[in-house]
Amino acid sequence: MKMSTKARYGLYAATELAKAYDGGTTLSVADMSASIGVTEKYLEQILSLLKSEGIVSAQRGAYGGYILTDKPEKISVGRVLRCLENDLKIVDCIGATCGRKKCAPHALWNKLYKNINEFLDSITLKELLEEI
Amino acid sequence: MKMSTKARYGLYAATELAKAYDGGTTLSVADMSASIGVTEKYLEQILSLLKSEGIVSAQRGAYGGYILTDKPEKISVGRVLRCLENDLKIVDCIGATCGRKKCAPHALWNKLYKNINEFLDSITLKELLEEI
DNA sequence: TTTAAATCCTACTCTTTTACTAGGAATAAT
DNA sequence: ATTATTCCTAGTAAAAGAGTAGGATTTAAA
Repeated sequence: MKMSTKARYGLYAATELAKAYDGGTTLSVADMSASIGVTEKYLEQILSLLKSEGIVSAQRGAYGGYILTDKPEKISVGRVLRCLENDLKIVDCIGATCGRKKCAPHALWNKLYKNINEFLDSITLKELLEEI
Repeated sequence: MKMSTKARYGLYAATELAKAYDGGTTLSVADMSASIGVTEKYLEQILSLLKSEGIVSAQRGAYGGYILTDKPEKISVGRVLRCLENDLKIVDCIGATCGRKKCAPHALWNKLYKNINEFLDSITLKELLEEI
């Protein structure tokens, strides 16, 4: 039950992009990787996931980089993490029916899942920057 | 960010023991493994963790087995899961200081950790049986 | 038009963790 | 004694996580 490095690095990158958003400047992978403490190659892959979810957009070529597609106060932490952490499903049977009938824990997993998502959706990247 | 089978099997076993608690009867590993869908040998290991945490006690030898050390309404789901899931730490730096200064996500992990624990501590084995 | 700086794409590999399997020792009721 | 049980420890196979690696494509600027 650990958050992956992908999710952690990705959220950190998102906060860096949130800082840069007001200036309207893009940040390259090289710009971010050092301060996050992750290789450029790995961070590339992570940002491509954020891009495919529409959280960031990319400008290719020289002087290019990444930028948030929306204001930091419009992007929730939950949205970022779900995209990087397999939808935050803590057990496989979330949202489905497990084979077992009368599975008390099953209802628990669904409630826990909902609880986690609601918490993470209640915090935006802007709020994250302002320290929780 | 997945709950391990150990935690899931263990919680299921705990609910079985909760059902049996009123009768004061012990349940053996063999009694439980079939309905949970796990091998006896694996379940043995899981129950030994619950025992070392004082959640269950064991009676060795013939006609022995396991029994909760306290009433189902006194044992929280959180206590069971923390014992099986490395204290439910979602990132390593929970409760400690990560190297980074000014790590906005760090505060988030701590809050998320607290949120999850409070939720799981608010539910007892008895309530779990009564369906959530 | 060349060059340099960047994203994009895909495949591979190493490491760690998870999820068991296995064998037998110790204990206790009958 | 025998049988049913927990207890203890070591080993192993599979899956997931965490990167590595190489190059193709795109774009701004010199």
